Amino acid sequence: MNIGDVSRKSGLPAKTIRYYEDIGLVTPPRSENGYRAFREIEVHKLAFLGRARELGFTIDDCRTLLALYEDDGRESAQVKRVAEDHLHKIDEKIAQLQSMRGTLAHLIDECAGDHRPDCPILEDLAGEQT
Amino acid sequence: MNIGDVSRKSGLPAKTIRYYEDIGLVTPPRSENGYRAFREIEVHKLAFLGRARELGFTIDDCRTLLALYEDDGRESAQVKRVAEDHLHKIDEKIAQLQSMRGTLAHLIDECAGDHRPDCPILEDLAGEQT
DNA sequence: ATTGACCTTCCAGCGGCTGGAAGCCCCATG
DNA sequence: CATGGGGCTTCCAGCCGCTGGAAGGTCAAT
Repeated sequence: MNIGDVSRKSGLPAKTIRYYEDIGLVTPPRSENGYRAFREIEVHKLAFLGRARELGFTIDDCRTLLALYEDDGRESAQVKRVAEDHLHKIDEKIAQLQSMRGTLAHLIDECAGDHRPDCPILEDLAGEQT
Repeated sequence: MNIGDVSRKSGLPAKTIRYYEDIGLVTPPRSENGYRAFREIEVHKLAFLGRARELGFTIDDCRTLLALYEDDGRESAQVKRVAEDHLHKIDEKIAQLQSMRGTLAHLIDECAGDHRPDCPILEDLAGEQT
């Protein structure tokens, strides 16, 4: 299968697939003409990667998860640990965004949003106490 | 004031301050020895930038906000629009993270996390229907 | 004179792609 | 058989917002 087909099948841009090869996540063999010749296993791996990336795992996590997936001797605890660490990071990001959101929404609320120049948003940014 | 003092005062790393000069956000004059000689106005701008960045505004937004801050003829509606757009993007990010979080937490919950290899997390990533 | 803390510039790298250029390959059509 | 168009290849550069590090100048105190 050529990269275009794999791209359509996996939903990943061809560029991304080449990049994943570059960094050693998949290693499709080549046909005589130099084209990448994807087998089922690579297509499967790419789908795995796509899904893991959708869940926000880093490329490094993906590498670990793929390795665990292919390791018959794995313990589910290892996988769970990776996932829990990631969940924790997601929670931190959400908390940070919600804190921003809170401040921002409050400032927006206070701003008249009309033709006059007075603006609590700018005042806050400038460090003026209201 | 030298960059070190400004860094301590604003909380921004010296590297970041130099970078902000590079991209034209602040333009401190130079003393005879070539050192950046920050005046109150630049320190103030840097504090403004630090606060805006804390709220998650992009550098480009910061540029706009700074320009509005310095424009006496601004209308608060302009500022409000920038802030609302940003709020909207934050909300999108939060939603995306929460969706990830939901899936992930569910998978983690289902995973035994013991010495056995069976793992619903990997199964989900591999696209196996459970 | 020498230390050591500052300051300078410049270049490279982070993550995870993405765009674009230049050049093959392959198939269908005239 | 030439041509066109769609694929494929590689390589290099750029996105964002810094951050690290090297190599060197400056300044105040010892």
